[in-house]
Amino acid sequence: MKLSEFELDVMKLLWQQNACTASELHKYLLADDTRTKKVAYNTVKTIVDRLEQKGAVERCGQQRRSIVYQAKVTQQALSQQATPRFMDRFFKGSSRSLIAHFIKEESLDDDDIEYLQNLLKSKKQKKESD
Amino acid sequence: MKLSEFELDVMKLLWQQNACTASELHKYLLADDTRTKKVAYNTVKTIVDRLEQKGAVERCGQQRRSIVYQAKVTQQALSQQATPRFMDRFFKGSSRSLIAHFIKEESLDDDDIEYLQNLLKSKKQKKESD
DNA sequence: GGTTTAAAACTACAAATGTAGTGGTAGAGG
DNA sequence: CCTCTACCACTACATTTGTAGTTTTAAACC
Repeated sequence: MKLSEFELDVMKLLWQQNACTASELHKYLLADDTRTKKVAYNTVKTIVDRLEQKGAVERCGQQRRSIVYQAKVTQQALSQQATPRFMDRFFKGSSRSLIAHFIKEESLDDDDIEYLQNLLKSKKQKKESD
Repeated sequence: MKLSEFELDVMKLLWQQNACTASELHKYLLADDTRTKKVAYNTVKTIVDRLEQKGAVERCGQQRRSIVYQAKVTQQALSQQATPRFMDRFFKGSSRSLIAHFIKEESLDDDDIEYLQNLLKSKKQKKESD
């Protein structure tokens, strides 16, 4: 399943909120400061309709006159698909340089660093036990 | 600058090869096994033309009748732009869970793991010296 | 120098995407 | 019950993207 940018934005909201009506999604999008362009309700509804057609969301009830939608595909399922292409584009298929990039560029606090170090450690140990 | 999927594929080649003619790019794309669909020369040339219009590539010479192109924007510059949106989509803005995801999912050999551990260590030390 | 040829330049077009208007209708409120 | 409103269903349209054909031109070869 291939989703567009905007479609993914709406999916993100559905993953976070679990279930929403189109108007709720519209409100969330308007409330999002990082989003410069403000869209009309109809625009959001169109995206939701397309997501429904693609089978990415499904109806799960009514609230008065509004249809309640929920995600039908998981975030996992989609990120799995998106990841290799992304990596391929920017990091020539090298997991190492991808991870290195984020470690270098992103801000991590001590807690994050410790968590990730443990993760690496256990990955190494797991290999040894194979 | 916003580039499409296919445009990014061509950029990737230019970053790897440094400078190419359109025919060379075409050959590389045909040779790529991971690419199911085979495209015509004209298709590639159109993409290169669009990249030129967008200012992502520039002409840097001639080889007989062929124009030699090179990337005008760096991989860094583009991944910088692409990363936050990507992270936002799939990892709710959390660098930690993004990096964790890749550490868990991607295959890393001992050398990779050690390299990344050192990277984290030096990141921690850098913070302490601030 | 005329002919072939490969690449450039230009043009075309369907599908996907972002964006929103129109018209109908069910439920809320008087 | 009638009206109003919010929402749905449907339609519309410009832009971007993937894909490639047509026409022009310059170099290569005989």
